[in-house]
Amino acid sequence: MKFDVQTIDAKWQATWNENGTYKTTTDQTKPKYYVLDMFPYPSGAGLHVGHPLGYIASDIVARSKRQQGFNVLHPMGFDSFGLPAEQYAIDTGVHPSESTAVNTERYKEQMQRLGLSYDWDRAVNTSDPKYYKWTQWIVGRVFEHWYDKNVDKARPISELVDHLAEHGTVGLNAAQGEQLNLTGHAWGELSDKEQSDALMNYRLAFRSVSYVNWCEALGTVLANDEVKDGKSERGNHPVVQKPMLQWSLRITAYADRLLEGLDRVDYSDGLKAQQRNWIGRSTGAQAFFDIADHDGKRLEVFTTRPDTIFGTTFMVIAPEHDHVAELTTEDQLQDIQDYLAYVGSRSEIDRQAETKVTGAFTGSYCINPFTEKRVPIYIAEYVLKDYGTGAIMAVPSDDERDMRFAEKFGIEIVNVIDKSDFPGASLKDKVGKLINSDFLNGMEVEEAITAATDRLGEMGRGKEQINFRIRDLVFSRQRYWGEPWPIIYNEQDIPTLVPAEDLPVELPPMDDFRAVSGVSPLERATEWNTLENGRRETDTMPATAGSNWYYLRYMDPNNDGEFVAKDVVDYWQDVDLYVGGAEHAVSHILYSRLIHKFLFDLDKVPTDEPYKKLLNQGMIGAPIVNIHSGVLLTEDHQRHAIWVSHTVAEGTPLEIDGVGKGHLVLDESALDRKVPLRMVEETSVNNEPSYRIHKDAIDKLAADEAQDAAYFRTVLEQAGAFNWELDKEGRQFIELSYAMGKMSKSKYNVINPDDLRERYGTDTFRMYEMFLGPIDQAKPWSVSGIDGVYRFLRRFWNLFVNEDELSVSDKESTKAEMKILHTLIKKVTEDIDKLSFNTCVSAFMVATNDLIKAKCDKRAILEPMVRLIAPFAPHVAEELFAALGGQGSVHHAAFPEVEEKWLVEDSHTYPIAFNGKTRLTLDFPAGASKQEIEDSARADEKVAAQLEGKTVRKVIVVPGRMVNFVVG
RNA sequence: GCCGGUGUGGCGGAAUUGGUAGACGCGCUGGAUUCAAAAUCCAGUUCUUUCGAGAGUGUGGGUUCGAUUCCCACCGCCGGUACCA
Repeated sequence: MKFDVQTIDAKWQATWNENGTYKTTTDQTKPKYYVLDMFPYPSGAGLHVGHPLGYIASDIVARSKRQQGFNVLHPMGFDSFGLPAEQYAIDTGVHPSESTAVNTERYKEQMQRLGLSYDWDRAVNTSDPKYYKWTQWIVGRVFEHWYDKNVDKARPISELVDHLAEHGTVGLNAAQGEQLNLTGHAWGELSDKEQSDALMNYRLAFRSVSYVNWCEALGTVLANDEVKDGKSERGNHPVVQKPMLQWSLRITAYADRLLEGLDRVDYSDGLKAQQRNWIGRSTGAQAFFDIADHDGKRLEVFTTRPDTIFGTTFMVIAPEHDHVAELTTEDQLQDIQDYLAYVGSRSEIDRQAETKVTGAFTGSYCINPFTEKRVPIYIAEYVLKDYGTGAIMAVPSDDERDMRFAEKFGIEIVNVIDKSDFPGASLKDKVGKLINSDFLNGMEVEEAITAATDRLGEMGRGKEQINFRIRDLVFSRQRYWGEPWPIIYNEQDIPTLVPAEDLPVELPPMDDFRAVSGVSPLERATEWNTLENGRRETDTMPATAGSNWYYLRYMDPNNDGEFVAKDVVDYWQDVDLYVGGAEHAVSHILYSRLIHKFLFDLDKVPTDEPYKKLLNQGMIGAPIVNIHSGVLLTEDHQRHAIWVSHTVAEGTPLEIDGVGKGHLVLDESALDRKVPLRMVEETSVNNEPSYRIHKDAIDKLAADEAQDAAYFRTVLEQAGAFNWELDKEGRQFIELSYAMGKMSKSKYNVINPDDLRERYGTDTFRMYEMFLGPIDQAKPWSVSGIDGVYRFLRRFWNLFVNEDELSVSDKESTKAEMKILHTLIKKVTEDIDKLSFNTCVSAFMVATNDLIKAKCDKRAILEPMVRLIAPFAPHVAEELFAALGGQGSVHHAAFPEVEEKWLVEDSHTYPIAFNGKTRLTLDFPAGASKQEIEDSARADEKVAAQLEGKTVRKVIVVPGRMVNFVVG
């Protein structure tokens, strides 16, 4: 038997496929373990080496759990709705379903080659009508429910209708858009359309006018996380706020539960913090300020500092606030109009970059409820329409922006907090004693907040209030490649849900996918959207719709009657380990937690959190490599463009064949060009990494048909000659400069796993990726080191195989050998549990080295090692397992268990320290007492030498650890 | 600014509840094998050194018999986020 990795890989991958080795059973008597990878969007670029990092890690966990007797659910699928496929369709005319199918096949093949133990029969595809039927069904359930805050769960709309008919809005405590006040009688008087509109105020999936991130260039609405710095993440086009009639999900109803649930899941602190920030809960007070001369009209504000009301000397409302027109007096009309024009002219990016305060006076006044003084009302863009009530009480003494605003507009500043006891405190720290505040004077801030809130309540001018930063989730896209909303509008424009038996509402076949000025392409599919009794909704859902709940579908992927059968979900419960990239940390995780909680309310799932434990793998960066160009100024003053190593300094004399003799000039005509990374060789020069392109790589370029090769050919045509240098072997090269960065097609540094896998075998590739370092940390990709892992695997192999023949003895193993084995079992078992895979690989290397030294060839040692390494190196392990005569697949063979008795030591090596500094080591018997250890240590001559002439003040002996002499 | 993470040889990284800092691998140096090379194997490899030893885990302090580990202050890097009232 030969260590021929390609043959071994192919043989076992085929066998596993035939035998259905990784089929998840429906046997519900075994304990379950669900380990899930975030499914990828199948892009045209294929997998790069960053993807498998998480896939391999989760695969190791899945395989070890399987061997430990768990029924393991380890599925994979594709998040196949999304913008890139649609954009590609617009660019090329290829239907998204076609390009998606091609990319999906490619991904699947690449994953299978990595020996990942997915049960492909369970694969899901979000753009498959059989799948999105259930996405539509779930969203339909959301539409048919409202949130009752009294019982803190979602309830059917029918129950709300009953309540409204009987009691109106009395006794109703619902998550809602605005506070409605209706009697039961009044409700009965409403027309069908009016009732429908009123229900929209309560539905968990509702249609309303909302300000959305509108991107004119893309012709679409973007999610917050698709917008970066006021520009679209894709394409970098300007994004503006635009009011549109849109479907939304009322995620705000679940804000508190989404926050609370974080305490019960095992996510990283960083991720929990991000989710908490995103939800942004803050406690404060609602306060009403009477508007002067407006006869009972009031302005509502939210403040976290009700204690500072005595310092409120003006009010600010958002330029988009509903009351702006009403509050603007004739005198101020011009000012306000000018300011509104100014605001309208500014893009989101301008507003964010703005540091100076701007605003305009409306001419109206509020009455400060505590001081009863008139305070002016301004509009200013620093007040956001969408946060709180879109209006603030400004306290210039205790808020930095308010202070700048007051200074600019000459508004009175009244100090209300004495911070002299807190010299280091900044304005926003909630510390100090109240002054100039009547009944609050002398109180500490904390106390004053409560007192002021209570007083507002007594006056009927406010109460304690909790506010959230999170906004309802806009769930409409005017795009083709997404799930159509299963909604039909009747003649009265009342939206009704498409009945479950008519789902899925399939996308109509189309060949033009452009969204024209914000109108969905589906508007043009008139045959599809026009029905006898109305018209179809033409908005589709965002990509997150399908990925919100896919982990549930894997449990029961082919069920045509339910999204998942109840007994099945009761068995699988939830995801035990979820692995994926940190870029999905906020939105995807938050939205799927929302849907899960909703389904929990409906008693469709048995748990209220979908993911027990979450692991975010770190990003793998790669060098972005540049070739430098320069000018060869020849002796006859001719200029020749050349490619030159970045290490060659200006003025260096050069001679290039066929060009001439001269020296190097680096001027503005010199341009750096990116070199596709796969044409580059990495070496090390003076302990520095060095990237070189060799002449043979360039010679081969002409025959290379890859896309990046074509790019590079064009680049090289722009300059003629190469100033080659010679390496030790006499090969010609040019030294390239580099910088580390994210892998991206446009930087030509995407590293495809296929080449490495083919060269070193799948198992080496898998173990090398794990060996790179802690899974959750970002790290640069480097191939240096993969040879070491390959060598290790072969050394491991050679423990079993001698001269291509299996050579294992049945002799009894020694105590030392058993200790090596069980030390390894213990380490690997614990470290898989801690998701510390790099240290597992090290442990295998250490054990292998030790066994080679011990010349161990004993079956009793080696056979368990095969079962232990199987999750990491599944192919090699399977080959060895079969050769050893194992029954069935190693991947169903028991995972070795540690026997502690082999780890007991007869003696222990103690570090002997003097004043905490270790100077030597000594061996003492394992059972030795403190006194025995101290005595024998003192008796040692080296110790005596260290102690000579010094007074021993204290001796610390920790049995099994160390000895420390404290000397004076 | 705020929140979170992180900082250890030439490099990736290891180090249990505070107890031998640098495991393992890469790279490098020397050697064996070879006609030679590749491959493989063996030895060495934190720095300084007067070869006795001394210093050392971003910086400065603290707690401790003892700190990479705990506490305080600061610095650098990475990620997230921001007129959030």
